[in-house]
Amino acid sequence: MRVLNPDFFERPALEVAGELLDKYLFTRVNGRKCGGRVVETEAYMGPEDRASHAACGLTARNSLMYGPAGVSYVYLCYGMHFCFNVVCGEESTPGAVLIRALEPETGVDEMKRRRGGKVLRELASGPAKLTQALGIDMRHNGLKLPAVEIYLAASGIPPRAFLRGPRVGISKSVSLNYRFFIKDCRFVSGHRQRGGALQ
DNA sequence: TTTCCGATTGGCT
DNA sequence: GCCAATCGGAAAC
Repeated sequence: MRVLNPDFFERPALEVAGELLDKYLFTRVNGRKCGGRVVETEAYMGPEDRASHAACGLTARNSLMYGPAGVSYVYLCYGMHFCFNVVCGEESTPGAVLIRALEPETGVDEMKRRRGGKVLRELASGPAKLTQALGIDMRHNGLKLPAVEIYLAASGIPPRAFLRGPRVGISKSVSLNYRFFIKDCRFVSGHRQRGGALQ
């Protein structure tokens, strides 16, 4: 295992999103280590990306997206769900990658407990499910990765084939293929893998 | 200060 | 397939 440092994220989010597939995401919350392989991500860019939080310029909420790469960006969605992103790209150039799903491997029992005893496949197959399973909330906003509570790492496993397609749950910039996911992986969000050209 | 609405999920029809 | 839950940021007034 090789821990990913900030320089890994000092590239456009669109590039990092594909690179993060098959990397490992770990958290240590309340002393309990959980994690697994990332199988689905989405890139969010600057003003040219209308679905991005940075679409309307700098605000108090999205300011982290304009900061240095490798910092966590966590926000509350629909008043009840948290989503976990990592800031990418050069400073003052807004960008981030949303981690949407992972394949649970470490701390499965704890993740099941946090998720109300769901089956393995339902533990982290969606951005809000993932944060719930890993114990991520607003306390983890603005962490410089790697941190004790959250870090990403690469392993020696050979990367799997992945697909690229439209993002999920947005109404703007729908035509952009900014979503990346492992081909034929049952741990990605949704019932089926929509869209996508093989990379 | 008020209103609108979202990078979602899960339960019900 | 449809819809409620729930709340903070951002824009409108």
